[in-house]
Amino acid sequence: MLFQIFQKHIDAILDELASAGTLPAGIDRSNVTLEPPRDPSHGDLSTNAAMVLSKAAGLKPRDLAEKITEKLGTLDDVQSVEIAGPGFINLRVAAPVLLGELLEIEQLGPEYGRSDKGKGVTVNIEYVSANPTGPMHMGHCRGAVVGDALADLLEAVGHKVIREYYVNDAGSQVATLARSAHLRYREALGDDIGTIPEGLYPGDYLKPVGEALAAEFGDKYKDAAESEWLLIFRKAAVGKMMDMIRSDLALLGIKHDVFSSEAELHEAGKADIAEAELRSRDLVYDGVLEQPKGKVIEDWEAVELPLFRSTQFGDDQDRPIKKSDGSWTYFGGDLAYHFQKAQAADELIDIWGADHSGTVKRIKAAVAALTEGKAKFDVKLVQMVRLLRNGEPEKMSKRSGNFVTIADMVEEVGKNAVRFTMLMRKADAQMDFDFAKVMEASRDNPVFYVQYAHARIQSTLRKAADEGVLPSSDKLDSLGEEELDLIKMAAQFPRIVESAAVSREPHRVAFYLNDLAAAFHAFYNLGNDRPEKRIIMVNDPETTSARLFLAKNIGQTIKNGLALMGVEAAESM
RNA sequence: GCGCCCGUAGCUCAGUCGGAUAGAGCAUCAGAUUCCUAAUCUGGGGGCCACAGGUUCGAAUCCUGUCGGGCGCACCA
Repeated sequence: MLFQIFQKHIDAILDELASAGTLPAGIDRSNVTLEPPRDPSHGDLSTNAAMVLSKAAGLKPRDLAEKITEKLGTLDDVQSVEIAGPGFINLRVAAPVLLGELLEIEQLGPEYGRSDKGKGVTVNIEYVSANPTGPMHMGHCRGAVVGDALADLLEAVGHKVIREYYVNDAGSQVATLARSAHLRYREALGDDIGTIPEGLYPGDYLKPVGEALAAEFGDKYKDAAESEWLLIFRKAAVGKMMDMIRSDLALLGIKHDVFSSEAELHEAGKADIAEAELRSRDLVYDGVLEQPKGKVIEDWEAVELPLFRSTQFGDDQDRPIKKSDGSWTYFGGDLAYHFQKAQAADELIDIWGADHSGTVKRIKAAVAALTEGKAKFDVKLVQMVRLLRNGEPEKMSKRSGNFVTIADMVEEVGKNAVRFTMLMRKADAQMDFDFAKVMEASRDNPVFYVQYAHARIQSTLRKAADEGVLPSSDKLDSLGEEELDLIKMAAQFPRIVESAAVSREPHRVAFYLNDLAAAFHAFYNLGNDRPEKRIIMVNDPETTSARLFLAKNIGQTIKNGLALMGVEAAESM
């Protein structure tokens, strides 16, 4: 790959300079970068090596640059090289290298852009983890898509990835779910349940759950005490909810490898083990929390609770791991859960909604404490999405009546548009999702614009095939400057994938695809004014076949990028 | 009161572990359609990168403070 090739050239030259004594041995090169300059007129690639290393070498940046440039200039892969500004080394890539890149895309096909850089490192990524109390709604959507795309990206760079969903089936919310299900169960058995009491879940989606329970248990628990049925109904209802959530996620093309149950975690005593471990290191103690400042809590009372010393890790308060009734807090379970995840992975990533930002410090502290700092752990916060329709806020759903479900969104705009749009913004910036805009077929809508580029390429290939010309690499020499520029653009793809994976920012792929699509559209339109630049030229099958070869592989690159986002490339529009 | 995220063109946003003259789309203005999908393309105008200090060869980017917006702040999940 283009960047690898030149990275090696630079490394080799720096080695030579080191052995010649120009550079000190064992010099730190970690700050040396090789990247395309922002301004293309500066060249194809630029390195800051001379500026970064000049101090250690005891040379002026430009003098060191001179020495590097001398050697670079002799390479066949380099067309030209020059020193600019304070000591940047700018170089232009020779055409054969670019054509080689094109052949590589052809050869690797769907594999182009993938690498094994992350080989040997297992990453556990937890995303969605919505409470199993109802259907997936828009609030879950962005985190689900970002998490899934990030998992794809990490796999693409060679990591072993475990996709995990934490099922919160132990708290009071699922007890409420069980009671709501019991109500629907009585309804299914013929009781008149009237209006759903305050505090229970009113959604119609619980009706089939009640019916299923009625079919399974008959009237056995109809008038029984809650203690008799609560756990049974809880488990059954959670199971049904998870089935529903899985099918909602499937609409977005999202799957998890592991579903971890909070209840099972506690049954297995994992939280007790974590507590004992932390107590032995004096990181959990029994203490009393102070009343929080700046907020008046009317029924506040001082209670002694087992507290985790998260203040030692930068949190502003120690955090209880058990409630006053002796049951575990969410944090208590979460702590044990992360400890469990860390057993099977080298790195952990959590995707959370921004409304959980206040709990990041304590869980990071807990993971650091439990793994003694060994597990890399990152929490990625995903900001709110505002749903709009033609600029007006949209809150109502046809399905549930009070919130827009993922099923609604997918039904209206389709999986591909939902996923692409959710990935068009940095995760930690708020975003608007306008149904009208997402469906719009215009330059303003990147979903469409990128798809259109791919479809246009396929259409061109079909048209050429009808006329008997197929893509071929036989006469790639006939490709001109504009074509080579397009290859340069495509050649950046592996780098983009890598940087998106390393920085955990899937949106970079989306922006890159938008740029690549723009470059292709521009190239395509060259033929309007300059007929000799059209892809299909009837009287010149050799150039045509070379350009088709180029177009085909630009299409392949777009397709690969879309695949990383979980979006299918359109064959025609 | 405290914590986290954000502040870049009229609008919506990019900006590569600190790099060269800060970019793109929309909007606006001027153009391209006997032609492979004009659902597209070409060009122009538009900026105190919220503000003030600091770090260094170099800052939209890192640090500190101020202002403005969002989210969250006892045993909830």
